Amino acid sequence: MPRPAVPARSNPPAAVEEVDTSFLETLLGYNARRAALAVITVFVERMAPFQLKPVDFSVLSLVRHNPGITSRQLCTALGILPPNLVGMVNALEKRELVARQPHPRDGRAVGLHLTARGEKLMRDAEKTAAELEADFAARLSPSELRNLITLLKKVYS
Amino acid sequence: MPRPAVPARSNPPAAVEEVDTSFLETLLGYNARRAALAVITVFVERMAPFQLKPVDFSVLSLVRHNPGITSRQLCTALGILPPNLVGMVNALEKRELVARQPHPRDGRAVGLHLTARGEKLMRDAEKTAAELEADFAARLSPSELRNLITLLKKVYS
DNA sequence: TATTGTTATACTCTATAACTATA
DNA sequence: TATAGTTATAGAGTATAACAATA
Repeated sequence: MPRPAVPARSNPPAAVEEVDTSFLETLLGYNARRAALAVITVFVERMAPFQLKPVDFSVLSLVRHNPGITSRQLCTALGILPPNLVGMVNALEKRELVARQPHPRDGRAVGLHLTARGEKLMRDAEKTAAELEADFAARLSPSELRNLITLLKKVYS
Repeated sequence: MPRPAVPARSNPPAAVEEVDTSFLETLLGYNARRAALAVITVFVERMAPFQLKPVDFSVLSLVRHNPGITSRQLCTALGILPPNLVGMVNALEKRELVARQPHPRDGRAVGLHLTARGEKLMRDAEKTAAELEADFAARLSPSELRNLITLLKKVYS
């Protein structure tokens, strides 16, 4: 039988002066999400001149370092679902940053390659990404940054 | 003048055997996002019995440790926009986990409190969250986990 | 005049089912 | 029969503008 929705400690209708987040701050997920959000926010700002969102950057970077990569391989590597990648690649193709070429051995698949324009853009964009790392290293100290990345990899692999 | 969308290195239409993600793995944002995703995925599974999504958990946990907290304070602490919090709190109120009470000093504001049912649920849910931490400590070693959380806090604060 | 809570609404992101062409 | 790419579409998450009540 449903009980009435009455506060557990109903007597003092107190006000909260400063919010206590100490319990949440003990949780790895909470801290990882907030850190990811902080970094990605800066990333978005720095990539705006290139008109690249984080996903676009990841896609183009993988294409750059894996010329001929297929959509399926991109989806697996980045955790994107195939239907959601189609529109991204179409947009990047319309901007003449990537080009689709027939796969040498599999007639169903399509290999993705950077165009000269895409190569030029990504050379600058990856340089910008590397500079962002350097800036966070200032917040952290180079060895702490290396340590952090090592630990993060242990978490997700 | 627009150049034709021709691959930069067009000669060998090569296939990619194994995807090289080494550049992305040097980036803090990429690693932080993947780690957050990994932890949150497990979190979602473990919280399913309580029918709590990560946001619901965060909201209820802050209400638990800050009885009388206002919507505005929740939004600021969790980075949620006010219009998007309304529906969550309504749903939690309908489940009789939280109750709204008039704010003692500000007639515009509403203080949020856990009901007895909400208190009981969150006692178990926070215990489950703490166990999840312990499981990840197994992946990492307790001192590495503490170190990781410390470094993550440095990143976002 | 500014702020809290709210509604309405739009835009993005993510997820599922189903089709086609090749294997 | 299974897989790569695609389409259509639905749902969740996130964003802005505007309003009523109160400060």
